[in-house]
Amino acid sequence: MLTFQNFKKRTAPTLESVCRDLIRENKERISVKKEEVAVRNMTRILEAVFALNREKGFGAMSLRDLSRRSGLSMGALYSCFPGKEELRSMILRRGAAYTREVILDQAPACATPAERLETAIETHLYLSESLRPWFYFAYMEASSLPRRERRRAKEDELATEQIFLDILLEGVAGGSFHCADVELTAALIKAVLQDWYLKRWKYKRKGITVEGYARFVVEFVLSRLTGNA
Amino acid sequence: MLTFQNFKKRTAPTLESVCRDLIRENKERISVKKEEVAVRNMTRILEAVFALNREKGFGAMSLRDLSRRSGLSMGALYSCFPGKEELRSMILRRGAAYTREVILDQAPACATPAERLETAIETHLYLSESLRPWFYFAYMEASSLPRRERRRAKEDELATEQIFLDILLEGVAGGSFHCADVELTAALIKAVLQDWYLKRWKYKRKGITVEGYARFVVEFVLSRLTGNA
DNA sequence: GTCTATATACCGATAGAC
DNA sequence: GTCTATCGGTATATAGAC
Repeated sequence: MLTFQNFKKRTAPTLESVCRDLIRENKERISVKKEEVAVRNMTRILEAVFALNREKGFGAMSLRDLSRRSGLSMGALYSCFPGKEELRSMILRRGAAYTREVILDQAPACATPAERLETAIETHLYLSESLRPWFYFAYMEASSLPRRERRRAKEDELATEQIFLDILLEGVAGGSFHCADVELTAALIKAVLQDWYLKRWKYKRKGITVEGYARFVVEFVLSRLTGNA
Repeated sequence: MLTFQNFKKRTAPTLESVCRDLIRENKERISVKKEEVAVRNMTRILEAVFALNREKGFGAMSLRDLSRRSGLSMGALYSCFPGKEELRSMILRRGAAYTREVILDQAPACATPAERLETAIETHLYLSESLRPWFYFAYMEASSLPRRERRRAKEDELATEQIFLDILLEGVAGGSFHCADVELTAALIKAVLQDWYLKRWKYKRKGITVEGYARFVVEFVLSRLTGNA
């Protein structure tokens, strides 16, 4: 079992570190040239974006709201990103890429399908817990994209689901899993993992920790896959 | 097993019929006095709202967008609802009330817990399938509400979950279900049901019908509850 | 690199003709 | 009941001082 502490120690997914990747990825579209300045400002910007996204949604958020909340002037904002729509695209693109990197970096090939499934579930939950506002933003804003980008967002979602599907298929092929519909099972796992960061208020109210939730999901799914018939 | 056809025949959840309830519920806040006119216009308004909600989100939708899409002028819009925020509130309030009415109206008390659980899952899925854009809207907009209304939206969500929780508790008490954590199991069911209307593009692509999805969810959950250990 | 001031377009909401 | 015209205010984005 992977603990949340060990995950954080190994992967260290802080807002600032992902912001740094975002800055480097979009260097030519950002007029601020000193990386340290850009990272510091972008971190404050994203903190404000995510807070305002929770309160009123990105579409209803104005750049004046963002300026006030982040403490940066309108001019400073525009020196860090080229426009509101582009800011959203940058955030979504980097988030999807980072998720893919982390999830693919985790599963040791030598483990059994059951162990791999457990690790994949834990990793996904711990990552979304570490960057919960980012994940929440990505989920809520993915459908408000221009056609071309929305298409890619859907492919990103299917790619994550595919990771679970592959593990299920291996387990079924090797005889350790029994499952009539692996595709729907993979979709179910994905939906349950997303509920953790979409409805955190609910689990917080119930007093559930992320490790407790992980244990529940792993046990629920594995008992279905390895149980009778 | 409840079929989608039988559900629709018995409950008949059309956009127009729910709009009629919405009009009656908010009669004093709507200046159009002929009910037939108000229902016809409100139906067109909600069709446009839901379409624009999918494309850009309610917050980013302007009333001019809405006017263009619905074919009604700005003045006609304001004769059907008192303002943009109030329109959102009216939609969310009626949707939550209607869902509660339909779900509570369905479970025959004589059935076993397993049958009641099956019926509750099917009813929820069939209702969200019939009014999918409404459910999608309610999910996406519930978090962008003023404090007081958001609080009630959360209670509505918990009330639906409570229906599943009650069935699980009865089953456990009667010995027909085995379940270590009924609260998390109820939350899991809810999350999986929501995924159906939130990610329909995914299931459509896979060729899954609402009845196929219902069968999968019922089988998955029941096998866990009535299986070993 | 960060600020204030401003250009231009559009917002939600309303008044008054028909 | 529905329309067009228009109100005051605010939106995104930019220009130019420092």
